[in-house]
Amino acid sequence: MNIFRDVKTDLVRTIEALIAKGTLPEGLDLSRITVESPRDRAHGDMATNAAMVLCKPASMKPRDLAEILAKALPESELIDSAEIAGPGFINMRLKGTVWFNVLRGILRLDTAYGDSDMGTGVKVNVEYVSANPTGPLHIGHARGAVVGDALSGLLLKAGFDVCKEYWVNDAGSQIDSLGWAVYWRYLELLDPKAYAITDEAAITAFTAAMGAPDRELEYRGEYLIPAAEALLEKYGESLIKRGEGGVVEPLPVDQWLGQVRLLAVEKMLELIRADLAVMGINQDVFTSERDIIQSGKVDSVLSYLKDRDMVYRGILEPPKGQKLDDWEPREQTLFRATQFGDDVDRPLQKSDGSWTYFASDIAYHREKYLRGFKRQINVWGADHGGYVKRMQAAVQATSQGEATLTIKLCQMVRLLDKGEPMKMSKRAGNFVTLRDLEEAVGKDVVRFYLLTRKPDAPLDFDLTAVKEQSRDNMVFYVQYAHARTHSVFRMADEQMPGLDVSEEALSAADLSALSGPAEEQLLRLMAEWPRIVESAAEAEEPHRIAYYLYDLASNFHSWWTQGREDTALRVIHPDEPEVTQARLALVMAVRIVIASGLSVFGVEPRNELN
RNA sequence: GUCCUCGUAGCUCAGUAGGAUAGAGCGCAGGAUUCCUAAUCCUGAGGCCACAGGUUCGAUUCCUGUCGGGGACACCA
Repeated sequence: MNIFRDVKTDLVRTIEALIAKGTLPEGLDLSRITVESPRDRAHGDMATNAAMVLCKPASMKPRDLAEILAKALPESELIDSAEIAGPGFINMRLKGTVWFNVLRGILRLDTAYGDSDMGTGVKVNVEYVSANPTGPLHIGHARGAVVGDALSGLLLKAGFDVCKEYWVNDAGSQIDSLGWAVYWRYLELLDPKAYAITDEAAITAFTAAMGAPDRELEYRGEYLIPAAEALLEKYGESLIKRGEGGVVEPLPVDQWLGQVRLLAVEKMLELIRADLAVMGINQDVFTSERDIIQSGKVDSVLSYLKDRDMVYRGILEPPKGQKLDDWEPREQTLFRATQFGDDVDRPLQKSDGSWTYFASDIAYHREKYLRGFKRQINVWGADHGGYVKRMQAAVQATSQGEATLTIKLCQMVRLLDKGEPMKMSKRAGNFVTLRDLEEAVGKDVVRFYLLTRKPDAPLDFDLTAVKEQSRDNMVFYVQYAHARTHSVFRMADEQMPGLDVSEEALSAADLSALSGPAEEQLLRLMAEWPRIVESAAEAEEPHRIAYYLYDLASNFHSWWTQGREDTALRVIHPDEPEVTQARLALVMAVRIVIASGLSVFGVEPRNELN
C-alpha cells in the first residue's frame, strides 16, 4: 500500500486518456513525473510536476498544459480537486476518505506496512564487519556492524533478496602474529614465571631463539588466554619440550605455528560471533580467506585476468607525498586497475611470491558474483578509502561489467563521556570492546544511536548523552512516543473497561473524529512511510529512517499534548466510545509505523519507560 | 603531489533520483503542569545552503574550478 504510487497511477491514467483522445500528443515520456506532498500544507495534499516535465515534448506552455490536466484530474478515483500554482505545479486535494483508508490499511498490515516490492527478485550481497579474527570486536567495528545490519534490514524491507556476509581474513600475516601471541600465552600457562607476558626481555630472547628477531608480540590482550587454554587442552605438552629439570622450552616454529594459528582463529571467531550476537547481528555467510586460497580460486581468477591481458609484470613508481625510507623498485605481478579508473596498477603478489590481500579479495568478490550477486555492497571503515577504486575495478574486470560494487565508508566514532574524549589503546589490550559498549548502554541504544547520522560523517558517541532522557536524544524520544501509545491504551482500559479495541473495531469506527489539522498531519506523515522506505533503500541510507521516526514521534507528541490544553482533543472520552475508538485507531497506527521502522534497525520498541 | 569525503542557523546535524517561502535539536528570550506520562508541548529571534562559473523553465541538490576541515596513498589487512 503506497498512496503516492496510487495517485501517480491515477495521474498517468488520466494523461494516457488525454493522449488517446488526441488532446495531448503521443510519445510523451511519463517516467519523470513525480508525485509528492508539497512542502506547504496550504498547497493541498499532493503536488505533481507533470506539466513542467511534459511541456517541452508536448510543445505547450507549462501553465496551459497544467490547465488541461487540472480539468481532467477530478474525474479520477482519488483526486477531489486540482489547481495550478507557481510555474506549473498542479496541487491536488484528495478525497477525504483516502486518508482514512490509509489508516485502516496500516492497522490491517501491522508492521508489514511499508514493505515494498521494489527489490523483488534482485539478489544483493551486503558484506560488513569483516574484522580480522585476532580479537574481540571493539568500538571501531561497531558502526560498520550496525550500519551494515540496518542496511540489510532496510533492503529486506524493500523486498530485496539479501545475503548478509562476513569475510574472514584468516590467511595474512596478522594471523601469524596471532599465532605467536597465543603460543606465548600457552608457554605462560605452562610456566608463568619464565614466560610472563610483561617480561619484555624474555619475549625478545624467545623471538631471537626462534629465528625471528624482528618479531614482536603484537597482541597481548587477556582474551588470548582462553585460546591458549584450548591449545593446552587439545595438544597438551606436545608443542613444547622439557629440558633439564623439567624446564619448559619452545619447539621450533614450524612445529607449532600451523596448529596454533588454526585453533586461535577458530577461538577468535567464536568470540567475534558471540560479540555480534550480543548486538543482535547474525550474518548468513562467513567466507574464509584460507578456503578461498586453498581451493585454488585465487589461481583461477588470476588466469582469468591473464587471459584478458589485465595482468602484467612491472615496477611501480614510488608513492608521492609520503616519505618511504625503505622504498626500492621491485618487479611485481600487477593488475591493470588504471584501465578501470584507479590511479595506479595494483600488486597481486608479494615479493616472496605469496598473494597479496587484494588478490584473495578479488577471488572472493568473483566468488560472490558467481553465486549470483550482481549487486554487492561492502561496508568499510574510512581508513580503507584508498582501497575503494581498486576493488570496484576488480569487480568490474572479473564480471564483464555485470556486477556492481558499492562501498559504504563509515567515518570514525569518537567515544566520549560527558563531552570528554575517552582514551584507548588496542596494543595494551584495554580498548573499549563492543561488549563493554553494549553493557554500558544496551544494544538498542547503540544500534539506534549509530544510525542517527549518515555514515560518511564522523560521529561522537557520548556514553552519558545517549542515555539522557530528553528531546535531543533521538533514541529516547522515539521510544518515548512508542511507550506513550501503549500508555494511552492502558489508560483507556482503565477508564473504559470493556471498550473494544480490536483491529476490527478500530477499523470499523467512524473516523471522522480525525479531521483536525493535527490528525491530518499525522495521517499524511504515516502515508509517506512506504515512500521513505523506498527512497532510503534506493539511496542505501538507513539513517533516513531514524529522522523519519523522529519526525513522526514529534508530531505524535505534539498532537497528544493538545489534549492537555483542550480536553475535547483528548484521545479518551468515556462518554463517547466512537470518538475514542477513532483516536485510538490513530494511536495504534503511530505505534505500528514506529515499530515497523525500528524493526528495520533491529531495535526493540519499548512499551514503557522507567 | 594524487584520490576520496565533508563544508547548510552561535553549536550539533537533517534535507537534495533538480522544484514553490531551506528544516530539527541544543543554546538564547518568553509561555503551558489540580489534566490520557511536563521524560512533553507552544511562541519568538537566528541563514548570500563555503566561493566562482556552467547545464535548465528552475540549482542548496548535477558538472567544472577555487578555498577550508578530515581521511587514504607500494611488497599490511
